[in-house]
Amino acid sequence: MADYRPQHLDTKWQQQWTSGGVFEVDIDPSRPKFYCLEMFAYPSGHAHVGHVRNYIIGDVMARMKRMRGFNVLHPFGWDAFGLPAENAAIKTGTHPETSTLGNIAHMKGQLQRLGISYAWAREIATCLPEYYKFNQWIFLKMYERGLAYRRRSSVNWCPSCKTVLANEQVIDGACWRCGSIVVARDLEQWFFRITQYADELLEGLEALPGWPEKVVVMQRNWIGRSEGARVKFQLVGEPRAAAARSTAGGGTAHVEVFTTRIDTIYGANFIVLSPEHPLVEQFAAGASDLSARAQAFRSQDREARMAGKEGFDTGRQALNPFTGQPVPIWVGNFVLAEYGTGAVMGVPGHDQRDFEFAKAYNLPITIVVQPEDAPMSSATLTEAHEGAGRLVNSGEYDGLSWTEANRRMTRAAAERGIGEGTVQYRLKDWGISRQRYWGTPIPIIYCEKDGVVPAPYEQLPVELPRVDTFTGLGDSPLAQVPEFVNVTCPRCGGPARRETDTMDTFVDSSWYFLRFTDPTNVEIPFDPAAAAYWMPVDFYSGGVEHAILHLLYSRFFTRVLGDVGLVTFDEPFKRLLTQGMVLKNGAVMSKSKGNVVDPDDMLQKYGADALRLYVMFVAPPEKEIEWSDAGLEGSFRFLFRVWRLVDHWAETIGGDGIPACDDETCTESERTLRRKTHDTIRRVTTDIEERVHLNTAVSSLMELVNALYAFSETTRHGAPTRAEPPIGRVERPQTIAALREAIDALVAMIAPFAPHTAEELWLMLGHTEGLTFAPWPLFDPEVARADEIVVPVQVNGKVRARLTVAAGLSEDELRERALADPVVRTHTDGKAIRKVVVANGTLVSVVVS
RNA sequence: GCGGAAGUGGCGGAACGGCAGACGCGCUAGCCUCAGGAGCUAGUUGGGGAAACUCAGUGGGGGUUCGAAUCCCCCCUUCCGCACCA
Repeated sequence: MADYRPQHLDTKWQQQWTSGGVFEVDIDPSRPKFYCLEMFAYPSGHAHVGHVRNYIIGDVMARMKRMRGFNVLHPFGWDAFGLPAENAAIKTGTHPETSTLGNIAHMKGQLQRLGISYAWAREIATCLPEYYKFNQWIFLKMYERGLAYRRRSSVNWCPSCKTVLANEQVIDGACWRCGSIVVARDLEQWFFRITQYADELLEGLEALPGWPEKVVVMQRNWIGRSEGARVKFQLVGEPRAAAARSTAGGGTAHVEVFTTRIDTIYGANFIVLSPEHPLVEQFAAGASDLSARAQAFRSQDREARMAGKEGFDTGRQALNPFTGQPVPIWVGNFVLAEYGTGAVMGVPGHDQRDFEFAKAYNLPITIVVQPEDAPMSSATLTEAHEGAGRLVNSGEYDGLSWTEANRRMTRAAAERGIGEGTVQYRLKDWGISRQRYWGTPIPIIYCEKDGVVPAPYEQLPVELPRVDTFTGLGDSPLAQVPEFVNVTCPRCGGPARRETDTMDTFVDSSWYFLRFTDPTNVEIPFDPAAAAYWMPVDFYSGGVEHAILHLLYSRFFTRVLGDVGLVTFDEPFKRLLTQGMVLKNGAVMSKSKGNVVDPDDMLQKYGADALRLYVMFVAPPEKEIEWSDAGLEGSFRFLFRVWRLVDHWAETIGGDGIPACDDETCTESERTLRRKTHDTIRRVTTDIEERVHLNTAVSSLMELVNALYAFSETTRHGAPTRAEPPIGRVERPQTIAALREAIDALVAMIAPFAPHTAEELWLMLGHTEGLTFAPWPLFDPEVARADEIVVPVQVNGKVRARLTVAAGLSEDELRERALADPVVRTHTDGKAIRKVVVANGTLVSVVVS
């Protein structure tokens, strides 16, 4: 018997694939395309089994689709900018570029040793000028369209990473990367106006049936659209001077609130401002301790603000525009400055937060919406009534339903010029400035005379200067490189300074999937024709941790690039799979926990195919899995079992001149084998292509192997065992034909999972063309059709008998046979048969009493 | 608190509303072996029975249905996301 030496096969076939360039692709309009993509990797140094699982999932899809005749684009690249490399440089002195390129080389080797079928000619790394040049190009396009803008703003500052974080990068008030508590800081920042696309991004979610519902919901919540109204409350007794300023700017004579419940406005007994609200300082001009108290709130961190509602009365009042009554204006630490108008109307009867605030500070509570079944009184109220009802204490609106009142009052506010219906989003503009070195320089120049001047396109890329010492101290590292900072203004030729911040690395990953369609273009990010052919990505897989950040930004960029004229579609990812994590000892693998499973160790022991197969078989791709050495060994045993099977039969059934299958002359067991073969083809095909249930695809293949062993037992050649020599040679043409059909199909369908072993077995069977583009086995429903079926018979819902009958028996015959069955009769005798249901010819259900 | 997903043998997991537990791991027995931690064959949800068969069974409780792991309602548990968004 030929030895099964998987490590040897790995090397052999990987060399063949690489030297033949078989995974490289070109545009071919004559064939259907399939763009298969796994989220590219941050080059941390070592890929562990958790990362690798994702690449294997994609590889199974890609290899299967190739065999199905698709022109498959399956590229890979590196999300190569980022903090860890720079932090390592501060610690060890190794330049980020050196460590990053070294890590890429190592990880690329790991992926190649797994036999992942990437088109490596299209490899990209975002830290290379050829790539980030187009981050800058896109930035300039956005700047021209007003989609990139600069403003001073309070930003999330991570004191440990010494940089600004996007809202998306703040988790529970802490830095997403290092966990330090984030503090507020005022800085000039560049922003992308993603909010301009809020509605489009929200509506686009409806057109993503191929996305997990979970991710769609997360994005919908993140965008957080709410319909409501802005309403102005006139300030009472605002000094003339301040009121006058309102026309000149800087001061105002009213306070504007945002509410989704204008129907409750007759119950608005107070106003609460956020501590950051401009009116606070305006009021403080007359009463200076206000300023200090507001400042105390402002300096509270998120945690403290969440801990409890606190507030104070400013002593000022505003007129409720509907009741005409004055209400006090308070400042509350729980009111968010950045949402709505930064001021809310307090309706304690119908908003739980306002209720708690009113109880704490003894503010009056008015009920203005009464539920119809159980009327409440403000004296006995224990919590706010936030639900439905009819209006009371609301003047001319009394008696209206809350929804109707909402409509009418919004209209009335608009007519009176005191408010308007409006839509608010939770989504905020995307702050992209980072005070770090290892990222894309923002292509902006500040000229004393001309102000903000974009770098001219012909000067791109604005290259990242070489910096050799990393201290991690001070502001942007680029600010410390005079030859980078000092430039001449492209407009006037005078002295100017470059922007020294770099871009958030999420910019890099927001369009890399487009770059893969045309990775070497030096003029523009990519050729629109290439994108038109390859996009959208048909199958995209990666971790669910990117459900909001990366996937939302990418959808935003795709729309922007559509406006720029580079693409003609809105949604970049047609089907999204969020793969589960790989756990070891119940925990996510990490260096610090010391529970990392290194794929290279597994390759050495069992070869790439056993690892690939195991990871696919152990659970559905979306589920998290617990790593098991025993399971891996099981997969190895299975492959060895396949190897023995093929080796055992190769001489008999291999090569040319094998007769075609012919059901007319088949024995029963040959028919059974053929049926199993085609049933397996059907199941494996839909499991991979439609359901992406890769684990059940593997188990179907295992069943086919078991069937082949059972079939082998019935022949003179016997089952494949290591020890026993065959009893005799099989010469019967139909046996050979059925075996050939089954084993060819088996080897072909195993190929996406275990490509190295499959290629070798394919060769052993006498095929001269490789498996990469071998046609996927064709399902023949005629062959798969059963002659006999087993029909269970239920009596009162319990299975009492199983009838083996010819397929296609009529319902009447089935009914008759079922009722005649002796076991069924023991349960029906002496009882009245109420009903007999024959369910689509495959089950009989008898009801007796 | 809100939203989402899930709860099935010793374990990982299968089951268009139609035979619960496919497939694998583990375990048991037999065969083969100098030996085997290799391989082949068989068995493996629990209770009763020599067996045929039978009773119970998919987190708990109700319901719809001839028929529910699957659909509906209530509850419990776990995981994930969001969390003063007015």
